Amino acid sequence: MNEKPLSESTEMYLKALAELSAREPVAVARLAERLGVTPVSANEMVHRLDEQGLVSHKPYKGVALTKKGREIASDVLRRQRLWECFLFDHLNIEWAQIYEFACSLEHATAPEVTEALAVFLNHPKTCPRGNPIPEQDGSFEPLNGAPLSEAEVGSVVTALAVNATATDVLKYLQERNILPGREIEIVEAAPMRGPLTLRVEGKEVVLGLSLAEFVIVK
Amino acid sequence: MNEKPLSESTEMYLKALAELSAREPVAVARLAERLGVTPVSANEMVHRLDEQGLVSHKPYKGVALTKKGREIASDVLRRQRLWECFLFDHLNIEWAQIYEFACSLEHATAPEVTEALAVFLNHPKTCPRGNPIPEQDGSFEPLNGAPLSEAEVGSVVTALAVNATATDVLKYLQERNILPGREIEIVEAAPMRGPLTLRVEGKEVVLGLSLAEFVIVK
DNA sequence: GTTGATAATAAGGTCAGCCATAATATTATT
DNA sequence: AATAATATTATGGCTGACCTTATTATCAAC
Repeated sequence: MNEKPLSESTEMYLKALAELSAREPVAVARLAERLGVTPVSANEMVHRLDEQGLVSHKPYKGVALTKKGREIASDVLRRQRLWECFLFDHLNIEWAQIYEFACSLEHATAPEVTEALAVFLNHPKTCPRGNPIPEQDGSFEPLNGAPLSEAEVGSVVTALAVNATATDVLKYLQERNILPGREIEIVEAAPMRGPLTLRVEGKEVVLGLSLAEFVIVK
Repeated sequence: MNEKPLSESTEMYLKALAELSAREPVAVARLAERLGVTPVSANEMVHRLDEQGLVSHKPYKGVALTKKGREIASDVLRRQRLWECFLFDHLNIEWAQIYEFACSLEHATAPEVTEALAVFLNHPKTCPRGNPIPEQDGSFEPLNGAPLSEAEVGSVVTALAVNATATDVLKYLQERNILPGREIEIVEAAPMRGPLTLRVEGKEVVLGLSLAEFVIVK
C-alpha cells in the first residue's frame, strides 16, 4: 500500500464520501453540507482530491471515490469505528458523543495501533452506531436495509444503524430511543414530505424526514 | 478552566518545555532542536506563546512556562502518558514506539476521554517510560533522581525514567536494556566528556553522554 | 427554446506555522 | 576592549484549507 501522509482534511472528505454513498456519485453541495464548508471550498478540495486520483469528479454529475480513494476511506472508517467501539464499550462514553471523539482519534492513529486495537476489541463486526467495520483489506458487508424515511406506513421495522455524525443529531435520536436494534413502528407519514410519527419503546415520537434518512432500518 | 482550542503546535511547544525543564528557563535553540524546527521558527512561535501568556521569554535568557502554560502542559502530559499506558499495557505496542503513537493521540483527546481513560487504566501513577502522570489538577511528584550522565563512576544506580522522545533513541536504549527499573553499574567514564561504559543485566554497554542525559537514575 | 435554479470557476484574501537569508544584538572569551 | 559564537529580529515566501464575491455553465422544467 502507498503510505503517503494524508491530511486530516483529505481523510474527512474521503470518509464523508464513503458515508454518503457506497457507489453512486455524490453532489458536491451535499459533501460541503456534511463537512460544514462552503460549496466553493468543497469544489476546490474535490479538485485537489481528483488530481491525487482519490476521487473522480464529473462536473454537474457529482463526485465518487476511485478504487484508491475507496481503499483509503475503508481504512479511515475502520479506524473510526474501532475507536467508537473502544470509547463506548470500554470507556463508557455517552453514545451520542462517540462519533465526534472517535473522529478526532481516528486521524491520529497509526496502522500498528489500529490493528492492535482490533485485536484488543476482539475484531468487532459493527460499531455502536450499527455500521459495519471494514476488514484490514477494506472489505465489509454493506448494510442490508433502507432509510427509515422510505419505510411503509404501518410497518414495524428494526433499526440497523444510525448514519448521523453530528453530536446534536445523535443526541436527539438517542433521547427518542432511535438506536440500533430498536423496533420502530411507522404510525403515520405527514403529507408533502412532512414528518413521520413513530412508536418506539411504547412511546410516540415525531421525526422529521431529513433525520429519518439517517436511520437505516430493515 | 479556559477551554480555548489550542493548536497541536502550541501543545507540542508547551509539552517540550515541560519535558526539558521543570522550572529553569530553556534556551530557544534547545526547544527548536527537540521540536525539529529552525531556531528562527521556534523564536517566532515563542513570541506567539508569550503574547498568549503561556510562556515568558527573556531574550538571551531563555523561555519558561508561565503558570497558565504549566497548567496546560500538565494536562497535555497527562493525556500523553495515559495513552502511553494504554498502548503499552493493553495494546502491547512496542515500548520504543509508544511515545510517538501516544503523541499523536494526545492532541486528539477530549477531556471526557482523558478522564474515562484514567478510570479505565485505574489511575496509573507513572507511564511506561517511568515519568509521573500529572493528576487532573496538574499536580505530580517530580522524579527524585538525576541524569545518568552525572552518576559517579563505580556506583550502581536504578533507572527511574527515560526522558527521550525520539523513537530511534528509545529503540537504541531499549536494545541495550536501559529501561525504567533496571539496575545500571557505571563501569567507566571516558575523559573529555566521552561515553560511559555501563553494565546492565550482566552485559557491558557503551553509551554516549548525550544519550545518558535522557536517563534519570537514582 | 427560454428561463430559473443549481453547479462550477475565477479572482483575491486570510491564517497558522513553517522556511531561508540577512542584519543586529548580546554574551562570553581572550 | 575586541572578537567569536550565539540569539534575536526583520523581511519576504510558501503551503493547505478555508473564506467571500462575482461570473459563467449546465440542467431541468415549462
